[in-house]
Amino acid sequence: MTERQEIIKNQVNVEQFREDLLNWFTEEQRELPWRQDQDPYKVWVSEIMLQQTKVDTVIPYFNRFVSQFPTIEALSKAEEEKVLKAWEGLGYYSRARNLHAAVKEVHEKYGGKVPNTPKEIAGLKGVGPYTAGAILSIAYGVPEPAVDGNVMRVLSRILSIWEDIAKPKTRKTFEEAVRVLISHENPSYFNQALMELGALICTPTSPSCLLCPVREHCHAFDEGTVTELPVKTKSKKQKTVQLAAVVLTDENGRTLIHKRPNTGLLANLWEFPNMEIVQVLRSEKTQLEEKLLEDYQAKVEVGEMITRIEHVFSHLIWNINVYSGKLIDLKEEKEDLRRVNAEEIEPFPFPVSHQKMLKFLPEQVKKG
DNA sequence: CACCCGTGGCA
DNA sequence: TTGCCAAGGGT
Repeated sequence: MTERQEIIKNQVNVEQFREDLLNWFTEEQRELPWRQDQDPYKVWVSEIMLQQTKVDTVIPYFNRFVSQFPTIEALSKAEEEKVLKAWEGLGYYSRARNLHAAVKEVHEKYGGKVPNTPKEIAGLKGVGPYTAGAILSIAYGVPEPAVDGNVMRVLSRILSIWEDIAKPKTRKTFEEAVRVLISHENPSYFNQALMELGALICTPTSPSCLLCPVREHCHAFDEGTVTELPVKTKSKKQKTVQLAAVVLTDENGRTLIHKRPNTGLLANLWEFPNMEIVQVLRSEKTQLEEKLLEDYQAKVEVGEMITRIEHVFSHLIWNINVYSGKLIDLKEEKEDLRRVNAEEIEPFPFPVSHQKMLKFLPEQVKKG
C-alpha cells in the first residue's frame, strides 16, 4: 500500500463509508434502461454513450441502439453508415466508429464474448481507463476503479483532495483512493454509487449536503470547502471559424451531399458542400462556385443566403452562412459525392449543424 | 502532456 | 448572453 493510500485509510472509516454509500444506492438509484440486466454488451454500449454525455440524453439513443443492434453479433455485422445514423445527434462520433471496430474484434477474436480481464478490455478501441473499470466492475464484479468526473468531484470533497482534476495524472490519485475504498463485496454498486451520488447529490454547483448519505465522512463539509472543490483549471475559449455552405438543386430536384473524410472532425458524416471563408475580398458566393468547380468538378450557380447557423463544439465555433444554389452540371458522382432527392436522404448521417439545412431541400419531384 | 473531438442544458 | 458542465478516449 502506498503512503498516500495509508493516509486515505486513516481519513475515513472505510467500512462505515462503504455501508452508508451502498445502502443509499440500493434505495435511491434511478431505474435506467442499462440497469435492467448486466449483459456486458449493453453495459459497454451504455458506458460509451455516457462518455461526456448526460443520462437524459443517452436514454433514447440507448434504447434505439440496443433495439437495432441487440447483440455483439448484430452490431459486428452492421454497416458503419447504419451505426453512425443511430449515433446521429449524440456527438463524438469516433465513439461509434471505435465501438463498432471493437465489437467486430470481440466477435472475431473473443468468440463474441466481452473479455473480462483488465488487459484485454483496455486493449479495445474506445475503451480507456474509466470504461475498462466500469465494464469490469458492473458487468463482471471485478473490483477495479472507474474514475470519471463524478468520482473525482465526490472524492475530492470527501477526502479533501486539492489536486487539479483537469490534469491527466490526477486521475491516478483518485484510482488509488478508490482501491482503498472500494467494496470487494459489490464493486458494481460501489462504483455506480459514487457516480450516482455525484449526479444526484454531490453536484458541481449547490450540492445537497443535507441529503448526503456520506456527509459524516466528508472532510470538505467539515471544513466548509465543499464549493471550492474540486479544483479545476479553466479551459481556454473556442476559436470561431467562418464557413459558407450551399444547398444545391439540380433540374430533377436532387441535392448534392458530400461525405467527410474518415479522420478528424465529424469523420465519415455527410454534409452539404461548404468551405472555410478565410478572406473577405471576394464574395462567399464566388468562392463557393470556385470551390465546387475545383474540388468536385461541379458547375454551380450560388444564389441567395437562406439562413445562418451557429454551431458550438467543445473546442471551436462554426458560423455558417447557408446559400441556395443551382447545380448546373456535375462531372460524376463518387463514393463521397452523391446527388439525392428528399426521399433518398434519410439514411445518411449528418451532424446537427447540417441537419438544420435539410429543411431547405427542394420539394420532391412528382413522378409520372 | 496538450489538444482534438459534439451536443444540449442550465445558472 | 456567456461559460460551464456531462458515466472520456485518441493522438
